[in-house]
Amino acid sequence: MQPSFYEQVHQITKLIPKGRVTTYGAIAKALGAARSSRMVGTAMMHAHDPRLDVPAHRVVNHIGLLTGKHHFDNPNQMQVLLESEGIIIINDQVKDFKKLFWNPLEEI
DNA sequence: GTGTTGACCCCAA
DNA sequence: TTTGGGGCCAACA
Repeated sequence: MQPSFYEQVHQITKLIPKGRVTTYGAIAKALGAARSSRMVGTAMMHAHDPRLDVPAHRVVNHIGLLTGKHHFDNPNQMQVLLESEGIIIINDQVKDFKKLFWNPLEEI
């Protein structure tokens, strides 16, 4: 069976370690589609299904901003989930983003 | 088969 | 330094 682009994105996202974050662009690059970063975000919206077990809250845009928080049931949920994993959020932005950044290319 | 949309990214003024 | 505009490609109607 040929996994759709969305499925591949979900696979990568599930590999994100707890307490770490990554970017849409990095995931796109890991899939070999560096210019399809927008699709990665759209795939996250499909990941809303809990059965997929996709930690969409660990994925932020390229500056560590929680751009997708409005797509959660409660916008605060994304921040709360991240903070529960030890990640500090300031102004909808990940603190020490560069340190917490997880590069899929190095793990795969 | 065509057109629109989007949880983005990059570059120029 | 901050702001604005264009490009990109896959999925959906």
